[in-house]
Amino acid sequence: MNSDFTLAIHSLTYLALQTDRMSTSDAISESAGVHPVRIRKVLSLLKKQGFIASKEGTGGGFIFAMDLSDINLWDIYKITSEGALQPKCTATNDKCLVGANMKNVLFQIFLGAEEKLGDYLKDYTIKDIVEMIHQEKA
Amino acid sequence: MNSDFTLAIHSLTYLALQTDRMSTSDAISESAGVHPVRIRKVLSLLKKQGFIASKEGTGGGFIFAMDLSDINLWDIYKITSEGALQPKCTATNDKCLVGANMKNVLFQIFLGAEEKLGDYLKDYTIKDIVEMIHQEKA
DNA sequence: TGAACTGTAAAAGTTACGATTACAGTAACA
DNA sequence: TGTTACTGTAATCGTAACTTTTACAGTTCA
Repeated sequence: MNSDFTLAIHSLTYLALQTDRMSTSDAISESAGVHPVRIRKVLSLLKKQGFIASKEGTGGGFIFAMDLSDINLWDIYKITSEGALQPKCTATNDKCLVGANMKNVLFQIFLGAEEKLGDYLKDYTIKDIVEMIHQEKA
Repeated sequence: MNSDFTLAIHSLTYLALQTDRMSTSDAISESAGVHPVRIRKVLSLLKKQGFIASKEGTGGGFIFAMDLSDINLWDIYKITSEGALQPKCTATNDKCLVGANMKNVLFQIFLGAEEKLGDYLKDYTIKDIVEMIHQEKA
């Protein structure tokens, strides 16, 4: 699984606990244990979707732009990792019934798998994640 | 997604079309477009599960050892790729509520996701894949 | 005995991923 | 207005993961 997905969840959860002020990529990166540039890269995707807002310059940073329960993990997955389940098997061999058609068959199967994954991920909103984090602490 | 998974499906489907005789790793590797050693490596896992049998020496190779409809994609996934959905986020940051607990929360979520994936993959047997390959050709 | 296989380990090559560096642009504030 | 603190983004570099390749021991059959 693409780690951009979990990094986006992490960042959004972080922001969810600070909805009254902006958080810098430095602060988030420290929480997530990755480089700040990666945070900015991932968050720029979320910004394009309107999930968060950002502000440059002194006192700038990132902040939530929607209600916590209006963003679910499937939304995030689609932005950061859509198609990640698909295998890369590029090779086809036209001389062989299997080699020639396996690629398309697998594509269909993984498409269905991603759909099922979507149904599951839709049930988790950022608000849910925040609650789970709190329960985990207790 | 781990390509061992698709390689195993490919190999088993190949064998499914030749249940009356043995197939060599060379033949399968040509169909799948990978190196024969990889085929042998993946198939050795399937052999341990009793899905296939193998025979060394002249005229040897691999052959199906079960009914085609007794092996489904979830069985294969478990052997080749279990836990592949889990992200690698190793870092935890005890100074931060999110950083400290996100790992466990995500672990639970991905565990559930893999279970859902399992429910989906269980519906596809090798026999189904063979049929899909034939339909694809037509 | 030699040819055709599997079974494995180890080395070498390649690709994908993430960190790092660099720098342009923007905003606040002294 | 100039310095500091940020985002935004591209490019380079290092490293880990994945594949191929090589190598060779073991097995089977003719």
